Amino acid sequence: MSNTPAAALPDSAESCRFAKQVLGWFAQHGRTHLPWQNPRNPYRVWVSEIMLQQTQVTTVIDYFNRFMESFPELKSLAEADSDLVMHHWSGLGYYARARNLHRCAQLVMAGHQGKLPKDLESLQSLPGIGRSTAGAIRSLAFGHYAPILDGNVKRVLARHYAVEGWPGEAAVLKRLWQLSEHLTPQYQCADYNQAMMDLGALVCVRTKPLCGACPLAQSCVARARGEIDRYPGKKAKSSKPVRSAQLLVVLDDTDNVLLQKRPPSGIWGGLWSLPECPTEQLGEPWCQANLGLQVKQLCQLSSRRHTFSHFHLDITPVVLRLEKTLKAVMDESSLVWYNLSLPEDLGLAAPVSTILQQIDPKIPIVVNNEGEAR
DNA sequence: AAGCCGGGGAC
DNA sequence: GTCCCAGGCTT
Repeated sequence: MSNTPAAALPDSAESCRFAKQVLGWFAQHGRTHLPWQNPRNPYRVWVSEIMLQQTQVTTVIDYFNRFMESFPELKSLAEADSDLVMHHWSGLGYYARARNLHRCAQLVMAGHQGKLPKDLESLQSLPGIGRSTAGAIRSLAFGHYAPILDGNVKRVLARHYAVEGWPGEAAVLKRLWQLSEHLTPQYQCADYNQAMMDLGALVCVRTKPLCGACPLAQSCVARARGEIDRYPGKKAKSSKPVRSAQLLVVLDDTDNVLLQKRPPSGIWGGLWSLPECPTEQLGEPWCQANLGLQVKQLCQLSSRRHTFSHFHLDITPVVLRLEKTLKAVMDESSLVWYNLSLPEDLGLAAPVSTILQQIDPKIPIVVNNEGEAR
């Protein structure tokens, strides 16, 4: 049990230089004419922050302006009909944001005298406001110190300090918060936070960042290493290959299903499973050729994915009815008829148990034209 | 920790 | 098509 190595934080002189560079750049190139910046008040900052969650600035602007025309103050939003609020959100996506926004307005009217709270804890307890949005409201709307960590800040910090790993991973997120907390200045916090977001949105963009225009280029570790593309780290691809197979549920007329014993080693080694037919082949001829059974396909069940340590197996169960046994090919030692009404104690592969639970031989299976079960 | 929500833009 | 975006909530 070992903790992740304690990552060093920049010393105070370095942090100070960092903030100074960012603020200097902001004075020249920062965005100061966004709709929620003039006039700027807590209500407008809050609404903009919610709209900007997972949504780009250019998309938000028109929605924000229409929203403010209809709901110019927190009170008018709180008293609005929820259908009207949702109407103003239509097309923006993530509609829980709008429901939370409306509910939040009513909570603030009821519990905070109609004023958004300033402290992080109260802000975060409100619906739709998480740690980063709380920090943004506290800093941008009230001018107090609070770190933020949105997608822009994540990207800037991950590159500048070459933070390894995908930010969706808890340890990586923790490290990025730690850096943001440490680097955010006590004073001019609003400008600093806005500057970091502007940097991420305008300069330190996802692809082809404009390092020539970046105030932090001299100290950027990723750039020094020539590895900007590695940061922020991407979500680990499951990289597991996907295989597929049909598992055949061969029913006779007395509630029996044909099971086949797996080879002693390998996947499901030694367990009983269903006969496995390659997805490229049809179940009927496969049964005839490999099991010596003449069968008639009834239906397919919906496919499901079973994941092993090293690959995914997409399984399509196919249900068939036994019509005739042709004794020639059957290898009786590895086959057994398994009675669904009086099941024996056999070792079944887990997905096979699941499939068999979904088989009820007493209820005739309706088959549509596609051969899919209804 | 992982899945979900959602429409749009960049590539 | 894929990935990502001024994230937060639920399981």
